[in-house]
Amino acid sequence: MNVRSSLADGKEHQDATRRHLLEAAGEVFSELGFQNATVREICHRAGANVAAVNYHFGDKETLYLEVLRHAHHKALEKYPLLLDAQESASPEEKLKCFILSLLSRIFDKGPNSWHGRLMSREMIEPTHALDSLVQERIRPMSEVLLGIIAEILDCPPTDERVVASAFSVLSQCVFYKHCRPCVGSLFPGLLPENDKGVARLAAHITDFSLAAMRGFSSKNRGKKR
Amino acid sequence: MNVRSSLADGKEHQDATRRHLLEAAGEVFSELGFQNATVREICHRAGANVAAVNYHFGDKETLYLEVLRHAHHKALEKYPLLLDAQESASPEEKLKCFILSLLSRIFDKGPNSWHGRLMSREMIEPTHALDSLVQERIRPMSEVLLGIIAEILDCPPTDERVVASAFSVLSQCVFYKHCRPCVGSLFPGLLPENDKGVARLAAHITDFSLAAMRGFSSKNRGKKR
DNA sequence: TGACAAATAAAACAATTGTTTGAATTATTT
DNA sequence: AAATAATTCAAACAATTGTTTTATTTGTCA
Repeated sequence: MNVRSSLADGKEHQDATRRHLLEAAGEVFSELGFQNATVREICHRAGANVAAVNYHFGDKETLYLEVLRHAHHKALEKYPLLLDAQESASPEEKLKCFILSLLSRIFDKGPNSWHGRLMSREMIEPTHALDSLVQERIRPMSEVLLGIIAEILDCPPTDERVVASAFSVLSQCVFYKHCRPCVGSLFPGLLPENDKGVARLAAHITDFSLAAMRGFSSKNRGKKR
Repeated sequence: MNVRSSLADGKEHQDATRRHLLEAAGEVFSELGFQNATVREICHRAGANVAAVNYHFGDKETLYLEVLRHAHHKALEKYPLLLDAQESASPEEKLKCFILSLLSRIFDKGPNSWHGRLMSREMIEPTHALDSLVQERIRPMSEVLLGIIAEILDCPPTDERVVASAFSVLSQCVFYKHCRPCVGSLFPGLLPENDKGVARLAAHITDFSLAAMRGFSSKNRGKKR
């Protein structure tokens, strides 16, 4: 143990198998889940020996935690929380950017698309790692969303209706990911296949949610609650 | 094999272990999923021997399919597809009934609450049984919802905006089920704990969605699209 | 270069899993 | 009641899994 303490942190070309293991494990875990993924398959894809996981990470579970942290880190640097919303933009515009950014992350193809799949899986079938995922990644994201919606509804961010509306927005976004096979079997046309489809879906969710909240806030103004 | 051919179909007290196995398997499968559930745990809960599953069902997988059919059958007879909305009610009232009924099913406690959990799991991580689940159970339900929303939006049920809005409603309903650990970790107060909580959640989703669609249809009338 | 640590590899270990076997028990039929 | 079929049971089997062990290779530093 304490294997890597003497190695400097800057050497990029080192720890090759460790990085290969992280990548391969990310793929396999996101495809099959923690239990169904086998150490042997991970090591095979990484081109490493079966004992590599235990040597570099101790055991399968800490490898999984390490993979989650790795994915979290890379996802954060690739997708900032507010994609390109100007600070000066209207809250409606910010909401639009937020939704498009979230959907883009969720439906990202490409070599690192397993990040989103892994997190979705963790949300649905949580392991011990869920807490840190929520605290480090999901809570900051929801804070941003709560702020936007509080602006739109003109309420404090802790107002129950703000929280409920935030979840209504989030739920629409993650639905197509979590229930992809189901939606695809019902209405294949609705599943976004490319950037254009993602943009169309984002537009609908934005329109739907903004219309809903406009109804709320007008009711607020009317009845003065 | 062909074990039960000579037994008459009416004897209720017979096949006790077979029924116990179905019940126990339903619980365990819904709690742990197909892979993580072990035949030994199922047999233990059913008070049967380890060999009972293979004797009565052949193997673990056909037991799972049998459990899904069993759950589907019991769910259908407990929750008719057309809920308790009067035919004369307004579409808004029907939508309210639909949402409340769906949430009640989803958050059903009680001895058979594993039906809902099993189906949620099947939607998220589908096996070969997903297709029949969609065709026999989910599609009819969505047809009802599409009809209600088409009335509200005053569009044909095939209109793309009707379909998208239906999914927006559905997504809000299933979100709290699929992401229960996540929501509970973020805002514990939002998870409905009893019938009152379910009713409150249903009221929010109904208000939110109706406000959204009112915005849609007023836009329709205004711009005549 | 030689000594020492780090990393890899092959093999085996221990535990768990679904499944099968064959005997014992229970129920049904003649 | 005897015979036969259906069911239950304890035990074992075969395959898979995460992990460990031991030996070998590779890299680093004196």
